[in-house]
Amino acid sequence: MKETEVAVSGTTTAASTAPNTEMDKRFDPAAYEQVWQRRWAEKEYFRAEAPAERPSFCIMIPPPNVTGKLHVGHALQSTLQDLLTRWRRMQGYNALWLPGTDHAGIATQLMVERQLESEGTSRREIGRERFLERMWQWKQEYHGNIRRQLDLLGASCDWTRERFTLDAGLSRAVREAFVRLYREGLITRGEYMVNWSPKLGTAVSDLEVEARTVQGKLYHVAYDVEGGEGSGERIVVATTRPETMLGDTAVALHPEDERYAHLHGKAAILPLVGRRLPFVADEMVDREFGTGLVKITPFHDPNDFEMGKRHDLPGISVIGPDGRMTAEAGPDFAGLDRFEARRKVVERLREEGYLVKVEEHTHNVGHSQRSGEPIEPLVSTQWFCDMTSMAAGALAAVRDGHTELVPDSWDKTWEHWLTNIRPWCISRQLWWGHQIPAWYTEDGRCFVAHSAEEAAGEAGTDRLTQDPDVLDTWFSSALWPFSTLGWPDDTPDLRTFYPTDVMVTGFDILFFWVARMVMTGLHFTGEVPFRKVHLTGLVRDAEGQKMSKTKGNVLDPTELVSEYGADALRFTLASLDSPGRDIPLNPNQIAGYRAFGNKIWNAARFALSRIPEGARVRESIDPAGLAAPERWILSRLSRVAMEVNEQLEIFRFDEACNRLYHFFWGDFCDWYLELSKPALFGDAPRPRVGDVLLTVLDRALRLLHPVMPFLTEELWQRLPGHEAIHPETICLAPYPRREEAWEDAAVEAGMEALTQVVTRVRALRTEMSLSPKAKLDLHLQPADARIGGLLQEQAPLLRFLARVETAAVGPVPEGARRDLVAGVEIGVAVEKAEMGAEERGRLAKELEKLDAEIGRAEARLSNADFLGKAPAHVVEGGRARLAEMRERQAALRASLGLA
RNA sequence: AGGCCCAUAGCUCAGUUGGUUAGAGCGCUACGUUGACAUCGUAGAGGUCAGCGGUUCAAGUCCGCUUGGGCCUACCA
Repeated sequence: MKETEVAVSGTTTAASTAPNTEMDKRFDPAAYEQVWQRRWAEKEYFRAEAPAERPSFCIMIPPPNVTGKLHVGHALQSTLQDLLTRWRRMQGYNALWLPGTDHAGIATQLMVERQLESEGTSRREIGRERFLERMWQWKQEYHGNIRRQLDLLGASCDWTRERFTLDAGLSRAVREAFVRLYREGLITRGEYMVNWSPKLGTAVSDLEVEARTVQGKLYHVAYDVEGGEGSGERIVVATTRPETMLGDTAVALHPEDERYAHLHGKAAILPLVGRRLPFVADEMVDREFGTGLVKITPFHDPNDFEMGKRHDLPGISVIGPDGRMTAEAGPDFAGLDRFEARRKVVERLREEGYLVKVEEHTHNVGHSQRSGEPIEPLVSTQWFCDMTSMAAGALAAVRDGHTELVPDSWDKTWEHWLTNIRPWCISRQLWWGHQIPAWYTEDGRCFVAHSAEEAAGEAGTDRLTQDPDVLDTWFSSALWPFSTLGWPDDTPDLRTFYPTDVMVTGFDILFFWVARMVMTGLHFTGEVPFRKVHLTGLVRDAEGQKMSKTKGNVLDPTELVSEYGADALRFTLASLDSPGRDIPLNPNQIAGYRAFGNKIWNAARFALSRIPEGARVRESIDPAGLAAPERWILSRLSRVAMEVNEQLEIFRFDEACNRLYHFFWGDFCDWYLELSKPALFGDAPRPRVGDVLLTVLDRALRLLHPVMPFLTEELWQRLPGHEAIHPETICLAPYPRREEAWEDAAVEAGMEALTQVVTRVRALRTEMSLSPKAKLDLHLQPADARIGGLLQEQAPLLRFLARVETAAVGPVPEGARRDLVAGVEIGVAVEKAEMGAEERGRLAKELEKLDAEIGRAEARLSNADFLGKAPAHVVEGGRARLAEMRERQAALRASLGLA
């Protein structure tokens, strides 16, 4: 594997460490992302401890398949897992995000088989041993890719604890689990009907069968009734698979079907073959469907298999594991592919006059999820795991809340699936996987053991052959949360991190994987494997279409990272993760969040270039003695810190990102940085502006770090005084919390009024079609005296932000353009205040709407029921709003020159 | 066949226990090169919250039905 060397020397590194280096106006994620990832890895910041004094937090990665590269779905899930891990790590938890990969049985084997095919050979040809060597080569290569891709995304995994489902430790766990379940009688070997995939040459589990609706045909076939040769009585059965009739051994009818009452005890004669088929009565027959008579093929249909057992019917295998007709199908059909056989059987039936009619028929047919062909139900000897007792535990775990599904809309599906669970066919006729720990003696006795030696000991002979089959890949995945921590040994890791905290994965593997982990976790450890499951939606393209190679709309996370930067991609994915919804990923949106990154970059650049000498990041700041803008931004910061923590607790990544975005862009950049300018430039100095600015920036970066790890580290390192927060890295700096001492409702109200006044004045300028340079005098008359005081005090800031000549608190003079916002009456006096027709029209329209609304509000506020039943704050709010509207109405009428 | 979810601005989506004027991003329009940022700034237009009915003083939010879309689970030959 070619290793791309990253320049760790030169300007990029210097930029990352030296606070006073010139910052480029354009931010360039590529210049620092990989540098930081590498440094974090070298310093082992993400290595968790066991045992640990601190509380632990643990997430197990859903191990990506070693089949190829990561897709955007992985990027989404990795982002969320990393976000949670970084957040908890900063909160002081002993946080572990354990990485790893899955051998992915069939999927990977197919890739290598395809490779062999292109080399003109096959696995049979090179043999099991050499094939497995090739498999391991493949694994090495792709495993490296996955690590690289996770690094690109900024994943803070503890790579010292990396696991692979086929490594020694996990293989031991698999054998242990198998042996225990076998000894408990839950794993058995037997001959049953299984879902067989002829192309793959293996059995698959029910979950690997995908029902597809296909347009098929319903063939009505006449069978002669035995003894009716003279009378010529015939019955008609309906089938969608005429080729299976060659294996028929009975005809079923409903016990109470009067039409066929006379057939009880009789038999039919199978056309083309001549076999005698007894009639059996079974309630499962639907009298309404077809003719009410069903041909029974016990070895090629799951229902018929059951019925065969109930009525003790023999079965005949007419279709083999290769999907071709067997010798038992008779010389005319033996060797034919099952679909060819169907054509030929139909042809022969037609020729011989047994085909009554053919109807179009839409029905569901099970297809192999992996190979796409129709599944062939076959009787075969396989290993099965009885899940019913384990399912009961998993049901209880969700009902009792020991494991919580988020969103909980999946609870019902969980309930339904687990209450109807059937035995799990766990053996696969493959080579890539955990070989089944069962050994057979020459006389066919079976010994299940941890090793060949143990089996030999039990068998009393070492002339043993191990079962050639391997386990379903999901068997090892089912043990993942504890096998990765050293189970079956009682290791410090297991004691420290188990049960884990969260499982982040897609709902598509809820049953394949999540349910099975809960079942085995409870069974083997007595505890749920994770306390919460966050189920993500499916990442779709910008039009909401599923991504698929054939549609060509697949987005590659690696490309997205190189185009927009990992931080922008992460922010986008996190902010789109709303509960229970799929995720439409639009590159425009990623570009939007890259712009956010640029905004952060430039805000930091501005702060660093303008702060006074000696200003530093402070661990804490006493708001006493600070001016209103500083007290305001600290108060806002405290609230956003509180909200972000709250939202992350409940996995509302979208909401957390939203708060961060609006705080940084809106409160901090749009308002606070602007408000800080007069102070920073010496026009109107304020106490400790530099310290506040840096401290707010520091905390904002820390709040953002779990979502945008690279950019925040890069900038944070440049803040003077950041070492006081953490000597080395933002990754380990404390995650900001609410600071109640900073919260100040009065200042927030006052500053809210100030910003709204400024916005309103800007709007008035537009409304009055005034040039941005037109000279205005602003008069303010707030209803609340405290707000008045603040506005008075901040008049220079008002002048600066609203770009007015004068700003005064006091009565609004005659002739000024009036307005009202946030309880402040505004008067804008301008020399030429004549109103244009356009403006007049706009105001008239507004007045019209306002009149209607006032009418509605008045009606409501005079409604006795409303006054009696609505909570006080709603009524008061309504009154205040009405008063405001009336004032606005008066102002509008005055402006329009109405009485 | 059963179950679940969704329908809100041109697009993609928020809207937590019903409660004051339904929000964001992108896109669009106008203006703007003001001491960090044109990956920018300021302002603006744009919504009968799919439809119908019900509960309530009050419904995007709760209930029922209809329509349209998506998904999960299923052994009707």
